[in-house]
Formats: sequence, structure tokens, C-alpha cells
Amino acid sequence: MPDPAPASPRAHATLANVAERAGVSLKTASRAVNGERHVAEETRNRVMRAADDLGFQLNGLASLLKRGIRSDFVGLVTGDLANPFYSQLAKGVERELRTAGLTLVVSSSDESGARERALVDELVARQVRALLVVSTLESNASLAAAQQRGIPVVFVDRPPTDLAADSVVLDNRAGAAAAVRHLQRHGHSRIGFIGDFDRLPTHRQRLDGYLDAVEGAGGAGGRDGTETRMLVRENSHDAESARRAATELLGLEDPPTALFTSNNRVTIGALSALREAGLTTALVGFDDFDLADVLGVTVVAHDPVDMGVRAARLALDALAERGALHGGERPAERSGERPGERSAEGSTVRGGGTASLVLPTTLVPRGSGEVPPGTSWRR
Amino acid sequence: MPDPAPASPRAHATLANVAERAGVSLKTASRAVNGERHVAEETRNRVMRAADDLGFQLNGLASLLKRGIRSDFVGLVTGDLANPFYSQLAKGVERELRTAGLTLVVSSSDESGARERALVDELVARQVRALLVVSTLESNASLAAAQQRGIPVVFVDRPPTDLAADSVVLDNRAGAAAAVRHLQRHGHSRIGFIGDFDRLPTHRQRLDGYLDAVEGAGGAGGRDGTETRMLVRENSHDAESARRAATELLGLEDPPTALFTSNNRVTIGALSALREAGLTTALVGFDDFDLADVLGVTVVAHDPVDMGVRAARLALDALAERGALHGGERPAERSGERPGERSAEGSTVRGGGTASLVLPTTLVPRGSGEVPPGTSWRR
DNA sequence: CTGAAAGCGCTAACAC
DNA sequence: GTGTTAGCGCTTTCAG
Repeated sequence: MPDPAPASPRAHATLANVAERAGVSLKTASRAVNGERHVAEETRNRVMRAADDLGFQLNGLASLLKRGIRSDFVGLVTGDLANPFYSQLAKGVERELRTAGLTLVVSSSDESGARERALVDELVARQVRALLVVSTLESNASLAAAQQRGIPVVFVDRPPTDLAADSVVLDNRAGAAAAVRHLQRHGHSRIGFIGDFDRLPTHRQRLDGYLDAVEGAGGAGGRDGTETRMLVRENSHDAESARRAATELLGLEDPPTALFTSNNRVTIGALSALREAGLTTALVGFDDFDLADVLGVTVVAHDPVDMGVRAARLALDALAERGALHGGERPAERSGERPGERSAEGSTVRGGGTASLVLPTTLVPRGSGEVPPGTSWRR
Repeated sequence: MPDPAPASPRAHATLANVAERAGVSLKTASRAVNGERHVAEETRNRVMRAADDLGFQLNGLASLLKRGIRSDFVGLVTGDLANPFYSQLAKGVERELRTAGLTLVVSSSDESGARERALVDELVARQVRALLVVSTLESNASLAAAQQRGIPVVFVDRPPTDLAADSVVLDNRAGAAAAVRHLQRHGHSRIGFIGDFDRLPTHRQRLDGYLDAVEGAGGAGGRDGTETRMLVRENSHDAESARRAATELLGLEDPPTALFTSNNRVTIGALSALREAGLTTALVGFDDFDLADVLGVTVVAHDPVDMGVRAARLALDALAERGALHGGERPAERSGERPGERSAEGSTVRGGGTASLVLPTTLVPRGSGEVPPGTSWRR
């Protein structure tokens, strides 16, 4: 350490400081630090040393600002990261975004509309390039505003209500109906339904699928039938409340011989109730989950990671369309999936400039859904 | 463009544009848009309308730059978001960060050292304020660099190797030993161990705990005993390879009468193997998991969400210490947990300016760990 | 290969 | 209440 003072520990060093210390111009320092060419090896070393001495760190904000880039972040708002469905979704989104050099920012709304609104506003203020949302809102004012500000918005898992925006959702109705028909095929006619918040579109669609199947079988007096109503329980958002709902159903005078549980947490709650009651009532659940195979639980499966990938791709497409993708962001390849096309799985419908992807589900028989009434499926 | 034209759809409108359109100065427009006081109601409305017309969106980057703030993001690098342990961790981190007005950026290293390094570098370039890492690296050069750049680094779940940094880890050794002793107390002396990658410190510590207990019981020739070695399987990072390892152990001439599985995925794999083999070998797993209660699986439990909260708090503390926390970022309250203190759970050791939190685990008996050799724990 | 000047979009001081 | 003047830290012309 000859002349140059040890280093200023506090104050954030700027490129100007580095340049001065290295005895070069600002621009040269910039070139060196950014690894550009046309810098003499020796000069570069001198600059780098100065940078290290000062604990210099390039201010990416200033850099982006100057280059006219707003940010490289994409926001994802989900209900609760601890729910495997959401975390798998996040994984898929992250993976796909990264191929385009973008970075994922996550936040949980805890299924609160107010929180969701706040998060969206905050993300917009933070300059996210696109927004992926598992929306819990009936009205999407904040999102509409974001859209108007030129930020692509993609609805995941739940469709937009009063907004024209890209979306990726499951074929909930068909999946649920398939599950119920499967049970019917195995001799069940009194099938209980346990579902999430009744305001959620996914829930409503799954309930509709359930009703489709029940009605189709001429069962229980149709959609308004009191008998059917008796077997339907809604608003179980966590395993615990689902457990209670299941216990209630199983305790009826004339209990259902089978259960259709409308999502992963509900399924877990119902399994817990069955165990407590010492019952082995037939069961099919929506969403696959860890240990479903070990337990032998039949489910309506789908791939949340893939869903995330597709949602992210939609956002990237939208960004590409408005020419908002910079370097390293695969521009060509992107044009593969175009309006009106039909991908290997699911169908894309593009209308008014927005794409709606509907992903199919698969029924995976594992035992719990293939037993006739009064039979045990546990090993 | 004479009078207010419809609105320029493309070009990103700047505050200057808005000001011009509203016929006010730049500063006034700024004040209006930012909701500051001292702006006439009428003026404000005029500005807001102009902003809406132009689809104006405040450039947060420029705003931050001007205010001398580098960003409001904190990075979290984990192995795989789809692993419930990591996603619960992320949930805790996000929750705590939000109390300080900071936003979480997540990224998955897929347990690859190279990827981790790249992610860290990228996050640093993106100006994150702090970095939380579940590091898969033996050497932490990138992280050291980040630290030197003034970015607080917190190691989560796995301690730093050659770096002085804050950390939050579990008491793996004690937890594992407790699990094994629990099995011993119920009559088991041949206890199998199935673990993750042998390079992971968590794995090594859990193995050490296992060996502590086995040795303590004078069992199997100690740490180097061939008999013990026979019952130890390492490098099962996913459920599938754990299933294979378990199958192998159970197929030994003289199979173990109990299994200690060293993390959630391993436990799931082992359960799968047990089911396939039609066995009900006693078992205790490290990490709690959904359905463990339904299945009656005894586990060494801990709270990943809490771990995330604590890790985030450590980062916030570090930020506060260097006076790097702005408005809305609870400065006072923060000073509660100080060096050398002992919190309700776990102990904090502060040395050389870094804090090391070691969180305790709890053994939760649910049946699978409380049966003597040769007995079934399944209902 | 290197440098001087200009300015990205915004906000903080101070005027008025 | 409102406007004017600087300048955050960096990169980009365009000269040397």
C-alpha cells in the first residue's frame, strides 16, 4: 500500500472515486469495471485494484437509469408461499424468467384483497416489468392501472373478472366432474364435496363440475336439491377447517360413501378426519401431493411447476410483443406459441389481444377412489 | 402536438411530459404525483389527469437514485423453492422483511455451487440491500465479495465455512441424537441412517448426532465400526433415491429394526419404501411435514417459518447497525435482541461482530418411533 | 485505447 | 403554493 490511503470504510464509493484513485477518467473506469474491451490490461488492473480498495460496488440503479431500462424484476403475487401449490408455481415462474435474464420477486397476499392491492401497487412502484397474480380480488382496479401503465399482467390459476388480460388456469370443471364420475363408476351415489372459499372461481368451477356429474347421474334432485346441498361444504381454506367439515359430513345420519375434496389442503384435512374417525371412506382429491402415492390417495393431478412456466412465458411474450425485451432475452424462440394455436397440452385462445390458456388435469387412480361403498382402501 | 393530444401510447411518459401537459413546473408535478402536501387541490387534479392521459408511471429507479437509496430488495438464495422447507423459510423471510418495507427476491440454486455463485453475483449487481443464503458452497468467495461491498450476508440453515457472517442454523446434532436415543429407549439397537449429500454440513451434523447416540449406547463398534457403516446410507437428495436406499437397508441380511431419516424428502422416500415392502419398521424423521400426524410419523420438528423470520431479522439488524434503514423501517424496536443475549428459544452468540443463532428442535412422538422391534406402528 | 461533456428521470434545496 | 437550480451515479456520444 504505497500512497493511496487504506480505504474509506463507510461512505459508498462511487465510480468517480475509483477513477480518481486509479488516476484515470470516469469513462475508463466504467469500461474497466464493466469488463468492456478496448482497455489496456494494465489500466484495467489498476482500476480493479482501486475498486477493491474502496469496496466499490457499481450502482446498478444509476446504470439502468442511464440505459433507459426500468428494471429486471417480475412480480408474482400468490396467496401463501407455504402452500406447495404456490411454491411449485413460483419455482416454474422463476425457472422460466431466468431464461430471459429476469428476476422473480415474490409476495404473499394471504388471500386478502386489501393486501393484494397494496402489494400490486408496491410492485408497480418498484418498477416490475410484468406482474403475475393469483388474484383474490373480485375487482381488479390496481391491476387495471398497472396494465394501463404498460405492465403486462398475467392471471394465474384464477381468471380475471372484469379485465382483459392473459391467463393460465386449470380445467377445473372437467377435472372435478371426472373425479366424481370416477367415484360413481365405482358404485357411489352419495358423494360429499368439501371446498375452499366460495368466492374463489376455482372453487366455484370445481363445485360446478361436481354438480355436473351428480346431475348427470340423475342424483339428488339436481343443483338445488336439498339432498345434494346436504353433502356440500364450502369455505374450508385450511386443513383444520376441512377436517371439521369432513367430520361433520361423516357424522351425518346418512353419511356420504365417498368424498371429493377440492384442493390439497382440503384433502389433507379430510384424510385427518378419516383417520380420527377410523373410517376409510372412498376419496378423490383435487391437486396431487407428496405422499399421495404412499397413502394410496386417488387424485386429480396437474403440474403447478408447468403452470408457472407457462404463465411466465405469457408475460415474456407480452414483453417481447411490445419490444421490451433486452439482451439475453431469447427473442426469436418466443414466437413459437402464437394466437389460436393449440399446444401439446391445453388450449390457447387468443381474443382481443389476450391469451387464455386452459390446462387439462389427469385422474391418477391410487386406490382410495376405486373401492365400492363400504369397502376399505387402506392397507 | 398543440393542445392535449389523446395520449402517446408508446413512449414512456416522463414527469416532465406530465408537467408540461398540466402546465405546471416539474417540481409541482412531482409533488402532486407523490401525494405530498402543499399542492392546491385543483392543481393536483390537473396533474393527475395529465398523468393518467399519458399513462405516466413514476420511474422508481430515478426516484431512488436521487434519494440516495440503492434499492429495497433483499435476496434469498435457496436450493429449491418446491421443497416445503425452503418455501416455508421464504414465507418467514418475506413476512419479516415486509415489516421493514423491504421486498423479497428469491432464486433457486438447485444445490449447484456454480449456480449459487452466479445468482449471488447477479443479486449483488441488482443492488440488493442484504443477502440470505442457504449455501451449497464450500468456499464463499462471491459472498465474501458481497460482504466487502457492504451488503450484509446471513447464512441460513447451513453455517458459513470460511467466512465471518451472521447465521441461523438448527441444532442438528442434538436433534438427531435425540431421535436416535428415542428409538433406543424403545428397544432398538440396530438403527439405520439415511442422509442427504455428504458434503452438506446439516447432513454431517445429523450423522454426528446419530453416531453420538449409537456410540453412547456402546453400539456397533463406534464411529468406524463396520457394523455401523453398514447401516448408514448417504447422498439421498430426493425422495426417489432415499426410497432406494431404504429398500437396500431393509433388504439386508440382518436389517435394522428402526430408521432415522435425516430430512423431509428422505423420510417420504423411506415411507414409500416401507409401504412397498409391506413393512412397518420403526422410524423417526428429521423435519416435520404435512400428513406426518395422519400417518403417525414421529419426527424431530422445528419451525422453518420462524427460522426465516429470524434470519431476516438478523439482516435487518445488520442494516440498522450501519444506519442503512430508511423510513418505515422500525429502527427502535430492532435493538431488542442484542449480542450475547439469549432469546426464548435458541441461543445467540455474537463474536467478532457476527451473530450465530442456533435453533432447538423438538421431538414429536406420533407412533412410528414408539414401538419396540418387530411391532407395527401403522393403524 | 482514453477522455470531456451531456443528460437518463427524478427530488431536495432553496428561492419566489 | 409554486418554480428554479442542482445533481444523484452512471453511460453514452464524439473527440482525441
